[in-house]
Amino acid sequence: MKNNVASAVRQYPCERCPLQSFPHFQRHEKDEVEFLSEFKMGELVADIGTTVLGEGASSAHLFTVLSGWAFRYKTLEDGRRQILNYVLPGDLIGLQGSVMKEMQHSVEALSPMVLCVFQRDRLPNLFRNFPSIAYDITWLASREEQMLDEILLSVGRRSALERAAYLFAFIFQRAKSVGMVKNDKLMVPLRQQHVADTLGLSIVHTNKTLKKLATKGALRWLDRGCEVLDNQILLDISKWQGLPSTPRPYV
Amino acid sequence: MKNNVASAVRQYPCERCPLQSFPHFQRHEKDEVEFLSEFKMGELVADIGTTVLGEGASSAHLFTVLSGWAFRYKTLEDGRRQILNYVLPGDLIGLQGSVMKEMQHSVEALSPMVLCVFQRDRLPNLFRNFPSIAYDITWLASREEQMLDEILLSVGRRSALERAAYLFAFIFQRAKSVGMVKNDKLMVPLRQQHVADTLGLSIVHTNKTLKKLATKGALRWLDRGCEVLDNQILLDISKWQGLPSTPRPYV
DNA sequence: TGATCGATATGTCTTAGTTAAATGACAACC
DNA sequence: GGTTGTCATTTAACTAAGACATATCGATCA
Repeated sequence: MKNNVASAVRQYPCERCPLQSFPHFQRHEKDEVEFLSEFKMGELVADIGTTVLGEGASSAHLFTVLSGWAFRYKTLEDGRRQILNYVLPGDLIGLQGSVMKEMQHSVEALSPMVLCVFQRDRLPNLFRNFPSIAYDITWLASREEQMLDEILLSVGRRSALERAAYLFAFIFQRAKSVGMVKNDKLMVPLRQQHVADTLGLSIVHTNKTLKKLATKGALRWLDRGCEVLDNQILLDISKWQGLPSTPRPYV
Repeated sequence: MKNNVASAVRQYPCERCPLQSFPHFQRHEKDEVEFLSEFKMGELVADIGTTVLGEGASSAHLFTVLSGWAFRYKTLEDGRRQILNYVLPGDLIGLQGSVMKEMQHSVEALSPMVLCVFQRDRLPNLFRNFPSIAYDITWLASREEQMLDEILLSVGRRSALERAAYLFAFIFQRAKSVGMVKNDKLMVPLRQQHVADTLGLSIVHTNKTLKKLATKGALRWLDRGCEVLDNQILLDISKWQGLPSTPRPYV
C-alpha cells in the first residue's frame, strides 16, 4: 500500500483532522491552521485488513486517524505475532518511520478507516515553525510509551484472566475517551486470534479465558468481535484503576 | 529524593551532557549551547538503589544520564513488579513526568549514576526556541517506544530461554553503542530477581534458565551480576538480528 | 440441500513454569 | 566468633497454560 498512497489520497484539506483538536488550535492560532493545511495531503480510506504501514517500510507518510480501528504488531521469523497496541481515532501513526530510518512494526486496519495523510519529510519543518505542534507530537509519543508500559506490565505479570480483563477494560477506557462508547457498552471488532496475540496466549487458552469472562457477565462474544457489557467487572478482575486522565497541557 | 534534588545538585554547568552529543551541537550552533547551559541546572549523583523518579511523583526535573545504569519499572498493588526497560548513558528520563501530569513508572539506580538535571517547566520554552532539540527529544521518545515494542514481543511470544538470551543480547547491543563494551565482554549489574522481573518469570525458573545459558557458554554468573561472554550465542538462541542502527537524522 | 470453509468451542493429556521450603555462600556488623 | 541479612541454588509438589484432536456453528455458494 505504501506505493499507492499518493494516488489514493483524496486531494483536499480535511476539516476534522485530529491535530486540529490540539490545544493550539483551540486558541485559534490561524497561521498554524494554514500551515497545517499545507502540510496535510488529504484523506485516505483504508479497508478492513489493509496493512496501513508495514515493518521495514520506509513510508513517505505520517497518518492521523479520523475514524476506525487498527492495531500495531510485530512478528518473529517463525510467524509468532505480538499485537503491541490498538489504534483509535485521534492517534498518530508512522512517527517512528518519520523520525527513525524505517518502521519496526506494522499497522493493520480492524475496520474501515479514514486517515489524514501528511508528508513525513516536512516534519522537521513543522517542528521548526510550529513548536506547539511539536510539543503535542511529543505528548502523543509519551502517551504511547505510557500505554506500552501498562501493557508490558500486564503481559509480564498478570494471569491470563487478569490480562484478558485488563485488555478489554483498557480498550473500553480508550474508546470512551474518544466518544465511541454508547450506553456503557462497546463493540470491539476483534477475532479471538487478535486477543490471543495481544495477551501472549494460545488461541485455545484465550477461548477458555474469554468464556470465563463471559460467564461472569463482563462481556459476550458475537459474530465477528466481542461486546463489553460491564466494565466494572473487568476493572475488578484486572485490579486496575484505569488510566489516569492526562490532559494535554498548553504550551 | 524528589524533594532534595535541588539541594543535592552541584551547581555548575556540566560539559559532557548527552544532549550536547546531539546533531545540532555538532553543527556548533552556539546560541543553543548557551541556552542549554541556562536550561541545565547541573549534575546530580545517585547511589545504587536510589529511586531517581517515583511513580505518581510530579517531579520538577528532567534528567539525562551521564554514567551508570538504572531500570524503569511498574508494580501491581500486590507487589508483582515488571521491569520495563534499562536506562544507560545518553538516555533521557522523566519526560513523561514533564509532558504528562505525573510519572506512571519508577526509575531505580543499578549502579552509582551521574545525571544531568533540567527543570521541566522550561521544556515548552525549549521547544519554542530550539526546535532541533525538540526533534532530538522526539527521536529519543520514538526510540524508547521501539525498544518497548521489541521487549513486549519478547515477553509475549518468546520462550523463557529465548527471552533470557534476547534480554542480554539487547543489553549488550545497547551498552556497545555507548562504548561500555570492552573485549566483546560486558558486566551487567543485575540480580536474578531483576532478570526475573524483566522476563516475567519466577526467580526459580529464571535461575534454571540462566544456568542453561551459562552451560552453553553465553554468559556466566558472578558475585552481584552477570557477565556476557558470547553475544553471538545469545543472538542465535533468541533468533534476533539485533536492533537496526538508527542514526539520529539532522533536522 | 448439501458442501465447504473459517471461526469458535471443548475435552484430554502433556509440559513449562510456579510455589514453597530448605540450604549454602558470602559479606557486614557488632 | 557468632549473628544477621542478602542472594543464589536446589528439590519436590503443584498448576496454569499449551498441544492436539475433534466437534460445532454460521456464513456463503454451487
